[in-house]
Amino acid sequence: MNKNFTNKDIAELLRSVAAAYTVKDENKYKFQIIAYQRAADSVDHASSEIKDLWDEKKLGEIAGIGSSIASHLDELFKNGKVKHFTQVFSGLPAAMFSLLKIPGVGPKTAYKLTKILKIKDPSKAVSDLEKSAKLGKIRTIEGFGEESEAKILKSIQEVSGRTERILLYQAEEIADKVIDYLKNCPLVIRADPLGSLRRKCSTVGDIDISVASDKPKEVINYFTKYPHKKRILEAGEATASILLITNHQVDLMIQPSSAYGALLQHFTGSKHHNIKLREVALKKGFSLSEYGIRKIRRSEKLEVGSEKEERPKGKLIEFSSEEKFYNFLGMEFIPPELREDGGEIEAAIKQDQSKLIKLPRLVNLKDVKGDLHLHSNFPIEPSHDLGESPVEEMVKRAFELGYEYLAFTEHSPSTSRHTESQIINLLRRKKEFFEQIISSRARKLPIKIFNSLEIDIKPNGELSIPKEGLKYLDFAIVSVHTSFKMDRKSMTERILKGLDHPKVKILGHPTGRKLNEREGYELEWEKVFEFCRKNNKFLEISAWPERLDLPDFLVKEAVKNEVKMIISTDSHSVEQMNLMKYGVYVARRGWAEKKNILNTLAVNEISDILLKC
DNA sequence: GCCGTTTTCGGCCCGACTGTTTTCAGTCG
Repeated sequence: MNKNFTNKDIAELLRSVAAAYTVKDENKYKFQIIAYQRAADSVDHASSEIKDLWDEKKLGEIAGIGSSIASHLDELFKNGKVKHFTQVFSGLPAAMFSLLKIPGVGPKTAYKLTKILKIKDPSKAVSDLEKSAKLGKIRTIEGFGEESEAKILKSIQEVSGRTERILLYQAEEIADKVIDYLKNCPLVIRADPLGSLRRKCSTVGDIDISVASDKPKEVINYFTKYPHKKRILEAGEATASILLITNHQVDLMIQPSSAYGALLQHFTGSKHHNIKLREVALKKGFSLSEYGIRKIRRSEKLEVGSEKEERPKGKLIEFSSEEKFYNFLGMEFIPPELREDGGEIEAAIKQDQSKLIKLPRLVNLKDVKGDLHLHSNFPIEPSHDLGESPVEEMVKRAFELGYEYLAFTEHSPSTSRHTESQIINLLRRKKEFFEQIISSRARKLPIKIFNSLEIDIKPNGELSIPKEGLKYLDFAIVSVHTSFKMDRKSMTERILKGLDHPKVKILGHPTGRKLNEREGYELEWEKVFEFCRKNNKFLEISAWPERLDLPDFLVKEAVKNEVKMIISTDSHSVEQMNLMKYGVYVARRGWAEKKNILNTLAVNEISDILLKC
């Protein structure tokens, strides 16, 4: 039996183990529970398939997976099941684990409900529970009441209508509206989008917003009256959550201005960044929270065996800004995009100037000097997606954006509707057209125009235009638009063959992923990186919000492997040229500096590189 | 069960909110 375990399956399994330990004896297994949850989180966020890492004997590289869990996973991949896990699950109803996806239902609640209501079938557990709730059976159970029954029912109904993680730009739109609303309240001094939104993750779950105010209760009250809310999920003294009509959750946290820096730090996350930061601080004798920093007096260590394990804490030190918060801990300010516990904390610690990893000076939007992936409406008769805007308009916009150069990279002419000589003719005409544009435009707007093309890489690795056609281009981008389902080795060969011609400089949207739509294809990245570095080929970071491809974790790998990238919009109209910032976010999340991004170079420097054959 | 510029042993982030068991357990981020 060789089931194909995905990362999602594995994370769920590890979480179930943690849940089982929680039910059996939360205190006894306290640290196993934490360890399994952490391992599950790690697997969820892993940049490659755990199964592949196991194949390559690299399981140890995943943080939070040590020798014990690694050997359990080894058993899982070999036998399809794990003896130790079966033991941990023994005596517990299998159906309880199905209930854990209901918000507000944790291990103990799930256990109690399945046990008392005699829910047996894991595949029907949620709907069985829903039926019981409707019949009023839950309220009769000890520890439950009418309200908790209603809450469970609501949660079940919402879980089915729940929207998946939303794309960053959509989250920004929603957050902007809520923030505008909050700023209309005179008691609100400041309001900021935080969480994954501030870290510029490609997709966002809940929308997190912070407010500085001296009247938190009144602001919470105002917040819960937001016109587009469906219902209030919770509302306390300093935090509140609402569900919008669109089923998106918005979380709010409030602190006075004097302590706002700690709140920004806390609520920006990520969870793993905060945990690591707090562990590091603890070793220096500090305890961190959203309120500020306390010095711990270690000498007054708690007595052995005391029931209430509380550390003696000193006076709270407040911080008005995040810079001061990090500086107090002897660290440089860490840009939000880096806060993923990916080495940024170690890099931010000052003192040691000789250390190997330092915080990068991240690339900025204003460093970008041109857009090298644009589709105009020049009638190239492409196989798909002709642009909507005329070249002149796009050049004008580029000037407004402060660019020095542009590349027009329309899709190659369709091969089904044209003979080879017709394709050559179209390319010749395109070249003449751009020469004309360049000669008439050159005097008015100081923008260099490259005449390029986005060429399909066919499944056999050949390009979708005849080789001869390449001579009509300044350079070319190549991309995969068909036959995504190839195995990793063949896809790698296909792409490396496609990149081989000297005129080809850039691999467009290198993984082919579409967020919330399809996974990208797998590649042997080490080979791709090596090929690019040796042959001066560049990987695109597509700023297109549904692609954001290369993904951030591969940008980080590319930086490590000294492969340069370009950030481009893949615009099919003038308006889309404003999307560049989303590509810059991805680059920043991948630790990219200006020097890693080719299109931060001035026009003369980049011309030398792109036009060299 | 994991992990290491205080450690291969002895630690392990920190707090909010809700409903119900009126003093706290369970869940969440």
